[in-house]
Amino acid sequence: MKLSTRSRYGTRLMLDMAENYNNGPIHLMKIAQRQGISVKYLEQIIIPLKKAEYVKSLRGPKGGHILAKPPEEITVGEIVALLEDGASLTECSYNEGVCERADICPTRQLWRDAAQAMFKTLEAVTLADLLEKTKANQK
Amino acid sequence: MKLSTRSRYGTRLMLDMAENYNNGPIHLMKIAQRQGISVKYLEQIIIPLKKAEYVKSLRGPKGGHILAKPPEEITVGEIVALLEDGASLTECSYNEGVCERADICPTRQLWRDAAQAMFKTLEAVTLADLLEKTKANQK
DNA sequence: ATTATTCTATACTGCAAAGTTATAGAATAA
DNA sequence: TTATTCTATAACTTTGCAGTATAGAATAAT
Repeated sequence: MKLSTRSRYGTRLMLDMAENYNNGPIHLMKIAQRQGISVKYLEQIIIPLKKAEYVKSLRGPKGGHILAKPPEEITVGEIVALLEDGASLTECSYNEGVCERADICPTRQLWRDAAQAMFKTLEAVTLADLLEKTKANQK
Repeated sequence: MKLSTRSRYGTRLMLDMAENYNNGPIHLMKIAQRQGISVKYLEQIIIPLKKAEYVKSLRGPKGGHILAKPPEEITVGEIVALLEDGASLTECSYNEGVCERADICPTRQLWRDAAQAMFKTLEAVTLADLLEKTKANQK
């Protein structure tokens, strides 16, 4: 039930891009160095973020990646749901076909409620909020 | 970030014992049959539940397992926290030694808040609550 | 006492997913 | 034309989940 490195690194990746939102496209190499994560791994993680149109990219020299929307409009909940493959704690949450007992299962609704409480918390925080917090922490 | 079968099966195991709380010790074989889970696996899962004194056991013929407290006094949150190895979403939540950035990390607190929201939901539900719900669902 | 039954302890195994790296190719600014 | 950066696909390694096996200890029933 722990978060994977995908969503944790992905959040840091997005946060790094948020920090550089006004500096044009940033290359992954730079982000990798700053965050201490391998470029190759970040290249994997950024794919779904591009597909979901949170990130735009440009190839070639002076290329790089940049947020497709301002940091105020992207929440951590969206990032985590994307990289963790859904905002649920069980397969049965939004697909009752995977379990015969789904319709009478007393815990199914509970797992759903718990996941919702968790994601409600994450969706209340934007990248801009995290940036502010970073500055506050560094003082 | 999905729940493991350990906590899901563990919850069903506890729920089965809750249902039989007034029938004396139940052997795992019976529970395994009812729940469609292998005895061997349940034997593994029940160990931490015994250590944490949620379950008492008796060996020999007519032996079996029984809840150590009434179903009203055991919450799903306790079971899940026990079987998922803590009520957190990251290793750093309650052990900052695992990450250099722990003290300035802007996401660390957020992962903690999210986990807390989730477990607050799970801790609000007891085995007795789930039993009631089961009856309601079967009507 | 002996036996059948049930739990207990420990160790092992298979497999899928997580995490990571490698290679080759396509786009583009200089 | 070249250097640079992203893109696509595949391969690899490690870890941990899920499940099984074996041997042993306790105890109720006979």
